Amino acid sequence: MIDNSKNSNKKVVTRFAPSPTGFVHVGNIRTALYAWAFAKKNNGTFILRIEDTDKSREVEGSIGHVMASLKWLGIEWNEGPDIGGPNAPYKQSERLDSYKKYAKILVEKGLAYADPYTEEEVEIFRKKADEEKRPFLYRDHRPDNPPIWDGTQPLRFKVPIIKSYEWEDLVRGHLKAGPEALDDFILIKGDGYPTYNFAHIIDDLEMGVTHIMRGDEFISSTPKFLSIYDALEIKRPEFVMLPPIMGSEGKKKLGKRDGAKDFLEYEKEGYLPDAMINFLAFIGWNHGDEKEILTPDEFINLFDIKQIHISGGQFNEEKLDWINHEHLKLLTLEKQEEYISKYIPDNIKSLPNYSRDILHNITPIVIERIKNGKEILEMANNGDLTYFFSEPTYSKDSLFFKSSKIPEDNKYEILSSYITNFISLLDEISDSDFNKENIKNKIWAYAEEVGRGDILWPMRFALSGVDKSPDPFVLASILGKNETISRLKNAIKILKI
RNA sequence: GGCCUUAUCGUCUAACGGUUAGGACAUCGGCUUUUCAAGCCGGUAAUCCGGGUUCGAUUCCCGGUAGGGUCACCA
Repeated sequence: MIDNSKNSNKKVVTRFAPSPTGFVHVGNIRTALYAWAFAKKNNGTFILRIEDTDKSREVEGSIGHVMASLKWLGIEWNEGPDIGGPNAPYKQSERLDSYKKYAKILVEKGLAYADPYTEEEVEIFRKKADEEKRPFLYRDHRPDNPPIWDGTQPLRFKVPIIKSYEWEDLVRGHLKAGPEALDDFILIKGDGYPTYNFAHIIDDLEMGVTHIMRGDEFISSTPKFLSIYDALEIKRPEFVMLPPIMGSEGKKKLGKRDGAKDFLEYEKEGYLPDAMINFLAFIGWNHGDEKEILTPDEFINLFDIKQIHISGGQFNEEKLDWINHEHLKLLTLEKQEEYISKYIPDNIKSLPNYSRDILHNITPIVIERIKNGKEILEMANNGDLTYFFSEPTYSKDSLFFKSSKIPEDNKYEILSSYITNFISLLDEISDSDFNKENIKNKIWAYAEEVGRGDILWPMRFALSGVDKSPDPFVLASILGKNETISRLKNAIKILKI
């Protein structure tokens, strides 16, 4: 029996093995995340392997993209195409000799044969099976005297015994599949590249992978893998079938065709890597506790294969937003400021009064109001940021509280006098004491006297010029004494027009 | 169609035969020195259906239904 020393050492080795066919999406990354977390938790090895055996589907730049996606999350691999490792290379296209070696063993054992049919001929078999509403099985057409394999024809596995297979899955327990699941599948394609079905088995063997973590769409083809393990006398690794992530619209498994997006889009949209890990961790796994916000380290610590779910979970962007907001609140003020700055559009940054100081001051109130980077942009576009950096303009009537009790007759004069009194009150506060608390203390008694809405609303509006904003005390403290008084004076000016 | 597989609030999930079926997101309402946000408090909301087994089923078994996966010279 072929066994790898790492295997018998019981040191955990997992891998993430994407094919470079474009961007990776959340489903792929969740698989990587679990494999990585499991290896990390067990002080094992996490391998990144590129399964580039289908040159027709290959997309330029995919490998870099996969690596960038993982790196963004902080998922580091111990062995991979860029850093090498004891079992290099880590790209299947560079491992052709290995596949050939094992293919030859199978040929010698009489367990592999050259496929004499053309693709078109096989297609006809398939169509016929389809029309007859029965599964297509190549082995129904297994040739009696196949030609000698010269490396130019596809090489097919010759299933030695057609039987039911049973196996243990660490997530789902005991699994079995009938003989229908077994077929003479292709080992090496006509172009000399191996198929996934064959290549991954050889790689996992040579790289000492102990736990194969992959989506449960592979459950149907597991008997094929099992028949190869048997034929080659390879010890079975542990199987860990992961439940699918469903798209948010329907109940379909998330996939590129169904609108799954490029994982790095989430970075652009302002989702934090830790939030992303936190969110992904909980689609398909739960530690049974009610704690919902986890750092990556906490997740790794808590992660347990036994608690991986068997049924799929829907991707829910609202929850992602909530988790992201929670992680945003966990950031230091400096990090928050940096984060916000990234999303502030140029038209705000070019405002005359724009400064890093003001940005620093408004950071808490922005963080409080947004769940992701897109929403910072929305705030900016809605004018909810502009007034911090430039004096607002508005009509004098908008200065009045909606249920104002100020008499209609001479309301402009009355409001002007309120604001004038206001200014003198604020003027009593020194520059250095001009903070939220002191401002509130000064204003409040007077506001009570006058009717709170009648004075608080105009003050807030004079400072912001918009219907919705933080309260006037916060606004005044951020704007500073000079600017606050200047804006209030401006309100008086507007009332006189 | 064959085979495999799944099934708790709208969503993510907890409850390894005994709970008023718990939490979170979302939603709705209230409270915060009358806008907005945040925060706090509270409400609405679920065991797919039918049979068993059992003193007792969300939980175990069978059937149905519905969903998902797979049946490639794709992974």
